[in-house]
Amino acid sequence: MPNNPVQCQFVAALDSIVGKWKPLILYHLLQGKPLRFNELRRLLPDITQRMLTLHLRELEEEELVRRVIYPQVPPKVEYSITEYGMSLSPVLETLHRWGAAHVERKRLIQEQKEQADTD
Amino acid sequence: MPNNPVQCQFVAALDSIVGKWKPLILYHLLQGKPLRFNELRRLLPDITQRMLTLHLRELEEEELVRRVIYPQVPPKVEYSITEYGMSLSPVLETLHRWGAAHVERKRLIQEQKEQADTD
DNA sequence: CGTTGCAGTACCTTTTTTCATACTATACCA
DNA sequence: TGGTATAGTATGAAAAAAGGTACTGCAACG
Repeated sequence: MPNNPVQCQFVAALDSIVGKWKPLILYHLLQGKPLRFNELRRLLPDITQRMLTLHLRELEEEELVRRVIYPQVPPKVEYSITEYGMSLSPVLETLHRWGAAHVERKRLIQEQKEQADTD
Repeated sequence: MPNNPVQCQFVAALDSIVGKWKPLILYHLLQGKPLRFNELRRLLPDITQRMLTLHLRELEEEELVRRVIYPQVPPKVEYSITEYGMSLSPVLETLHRWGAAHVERKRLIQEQKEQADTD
């Protein structure tokens, strides 16, 4: 951890969120309903099992996500957001909203460029 | 860019913010004052010249940061936040705030652990 | 009796990101 | 005349993140 306090705070926040898939995992779990491993996998069609496992373990370690194993066969494991994890909700939401606007802006610029090309 | 719209929005947002140093660069520029290359370097003591250059170029490409060259010798180049860059302010702020709370929480947990150890 | 679903692990490769060091040209200062 | 400051670039190495494939054991389904 860096000792620069400002940097420190960004790093702490980003460490929890970043990883190619973490925001998405959290987003889905923040919908409230606990999800099984393969349910998450279906929601994130392009993730590999390995990556999903790794990210979930990291989120669990930070107590953002809870993992409950039902001792039955075939296995059942449920993941859900913790109370602490919910505190990330505003961050994710702000990020999500800005992302949407950013995408829209890029689309508009692209459109303008194409318009100029046909002239 | 992924075609999953939800993922798309996170990726778009995170791409702009992430990179070990980008949030910090944006944070400093969001203070309002234009900063010269070496001023930024002093504010981010551990960054290498190369990384600072690369990140600034990326931010410039996304029109989040403006780069103005004064044709004089020795060179003078000033970086400042663009109007569009300012739209990132709420994102950075939310992130920063959560980061601070996260750091504090970790500190508390660490303290409790140490307390338990001395018992 | 073969297939599918469950929740992973093991092992190895590739890609991406970051780091370290050396180098440029010019002007100002002592 | 040597050192410092300016804003970088070039090159190669290292570290971190992500991906790919194969494999497990058991049960239910057809």
